[in-house]
Amino acid sequence: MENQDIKKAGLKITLPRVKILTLLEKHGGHLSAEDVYKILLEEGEEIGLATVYRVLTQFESAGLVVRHNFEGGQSVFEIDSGTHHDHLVCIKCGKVEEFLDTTIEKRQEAIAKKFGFSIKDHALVIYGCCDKPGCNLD
Amino acid sequence: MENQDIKKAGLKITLPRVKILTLLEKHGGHLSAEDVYKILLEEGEEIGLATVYRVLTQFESAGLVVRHNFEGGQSVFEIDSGTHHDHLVCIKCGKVEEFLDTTIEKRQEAIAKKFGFSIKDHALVIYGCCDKPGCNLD
DNA sequence: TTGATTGCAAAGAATTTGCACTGGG
DNA sequence: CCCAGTGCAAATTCTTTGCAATCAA
Repeated sequence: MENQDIKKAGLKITLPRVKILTLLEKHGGHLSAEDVYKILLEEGEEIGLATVYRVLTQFESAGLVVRHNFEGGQSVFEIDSGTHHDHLVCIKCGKVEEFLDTTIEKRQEAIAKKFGFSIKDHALVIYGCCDKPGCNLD
Repeated sequence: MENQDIKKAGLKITLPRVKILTLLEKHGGHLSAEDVYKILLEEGEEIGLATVYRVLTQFESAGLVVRHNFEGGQSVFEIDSGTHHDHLVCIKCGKVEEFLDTTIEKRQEAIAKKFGFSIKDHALVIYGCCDKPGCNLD
């Protein structure tokens, strides 16, 4: 299970780390450090917010999770599935959808080449409203 | 000149506001609030950092400037030219290039439509290295 | 055992806000 | 003259860090 991922990252298998990684996998979505902290507290776990931040940062360095800086101040994290994708974020209810568009990816490479940039990373976020029932109730 | 833009925004034409808007137009680039503050201080102006933040936020609301949240914590501002564009950011020297790609724009609309999202805004930032002489010396 | 890890509280960085003073119209 | 605007310092928000106690290997 995920314990091996933690070990492979050169980190000791501790309760907080297992709890956080499990939560991210179970939840699947995009959670802020604060989200993770609150959920774990609600589940009755003993954990410190600083630990959550530290562990998430370690996981990010280890390539276990990816950090996104959407608008709104807080960073959000998700399990690194290994497959790159971009995001649609609903500005009303916070819903996040993922997508991957080959055409866009290729165009980005062409643009970087044109400007003489070697791409290290890129972030495409479309902000809008999902206009779905239940939206805005979050 | 730009004084009319300030007035049109329903704001009084004050020294700090004129100075900030002029600086952004003159500089052309992407400046953080701190940048604006420091440059004005160097130019001998008397201004408070809080005022810079307040004015930039007002200008943003008025549509005079656009705020970007590149990675690195600080927001950067640029004059709103009226024409949307995306950015290439050099992670070594901080250089910022602008581009607009019709193909990408169209694909984004198609994707939003597919997910039932009405687009409010979007941000595409390509992070890389410009690999140019002078890079990394900034 | 022993160095890695944690929790807490304090420190930081970026930005916002309260308030008395100032200045533009 | 009078309220919008300003500067300063204090407050907020998100995140990081120092340190003593604790825990995994």
